[in-house]
Amino acid sequence: MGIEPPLVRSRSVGVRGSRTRTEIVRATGELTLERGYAAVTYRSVATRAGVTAGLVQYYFPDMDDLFIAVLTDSTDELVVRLSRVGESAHPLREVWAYANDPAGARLLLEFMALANHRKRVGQVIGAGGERVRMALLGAVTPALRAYGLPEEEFPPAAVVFLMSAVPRMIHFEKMFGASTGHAEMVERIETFLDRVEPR
Amino acid sequence: MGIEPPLVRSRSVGVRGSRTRTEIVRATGELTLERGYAAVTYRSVATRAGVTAGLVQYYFPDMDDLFIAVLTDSTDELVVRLSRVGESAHPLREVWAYANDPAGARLLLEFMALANHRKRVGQVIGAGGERVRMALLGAVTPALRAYGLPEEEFPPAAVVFLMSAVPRMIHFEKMFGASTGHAEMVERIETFLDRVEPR
DNA sequence: GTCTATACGGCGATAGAC
DNA sequence: GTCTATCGCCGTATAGAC
Repeated sequence: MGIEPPLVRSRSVGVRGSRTRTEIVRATGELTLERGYAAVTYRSVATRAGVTAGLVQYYFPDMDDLFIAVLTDSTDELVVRLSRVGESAHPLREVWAYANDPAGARLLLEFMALANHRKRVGQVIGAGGERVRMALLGAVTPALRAYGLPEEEFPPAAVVFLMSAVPRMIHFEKMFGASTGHAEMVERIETFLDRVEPR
Repeated sequence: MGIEPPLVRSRSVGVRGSRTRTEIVRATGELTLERGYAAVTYRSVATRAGVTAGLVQYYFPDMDDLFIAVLTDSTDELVVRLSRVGESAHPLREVWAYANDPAGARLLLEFMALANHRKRVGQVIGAGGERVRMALLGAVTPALRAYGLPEEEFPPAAVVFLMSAVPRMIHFEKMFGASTGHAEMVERIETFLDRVEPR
């Protein structure tokens, strides 16, 4: 499971490794996480990166490409990290820990909402999500087999989906103060983990 | 399980049942669903509702209150509908069908993203979500008991959470073309439904 | 190739006419 | 209760300086 390039690449002017460019992408990621995608504008990115708005526009003539650059960078990094989960002594717990990251949930929500009305960003999100899912699948499939769990009852893809989707939705709901069923749901999954993958 | 008023009410001028007001709220809901919350402005709402921007602002001096009105109206309606699910011959399937509504998923995503940086809207989302969850819980709890499913293994709150969260996340991912694990996950849940609540 | 300056249009808000 | 005019702000686009 190598790291394939995403289908849609960010189109931008300027050298790829340019210091200015790197700083702009970093500032955009921070802003998205802290204040939401709607707060990401040429002016706000420029202020945070310590450059002028025009310069940000020089590097990323289309705002979509700016978001795509952030997305591509962080997905590449994530896939590399998750590709090694299979080597762990507790792969299922690694997946569970990864999916429970609150910052990951916040960023996912922002990008999903953004993708909802920016077609090109949506494509990158989808492709990136699948790459992550595949990396997790590569780690979880042999683990489930080793634990003697039958594929019909515990399809690896369903296990990965569930262990990713549940914590994400829990974090979403927590953001607005909803919590009904969270404790019960987490308890059920952790009981399962304790059984098949004891610490 | 009565229908309680939400904690945060929409503050707005003008008669509650006013034709103009109703039209404005309706137009806002449509716009949010079709073009995203970012496209909802006094001017765009006014155009769709066939009134002037100033008039929209007269009814809803704060944009938050406009979103809150949409949210409150649709939640009230939803809770009334879902409160009757317990009377159905197939309550679990009713919950499953409700949570699989694609428009519901799209609207939820928009409002979650909106709530992420509008505190008052977030409170209303959370409270509304809990009201819906409670309505579903009231229908599912006796059903699970009737099917002879032990509370420890199938906590009603966890069942409701799972049957709501899974289809929602599936719809979110579908919007961007991701689908890994969806079929396997749905198949697992529908197998469960066929077993405990045969058609 | 990098970067700045400026113009434009749509936004929420306000004051006030009818 | 309804509507217009207007203001300052800000994201975006573009022309051109270095």
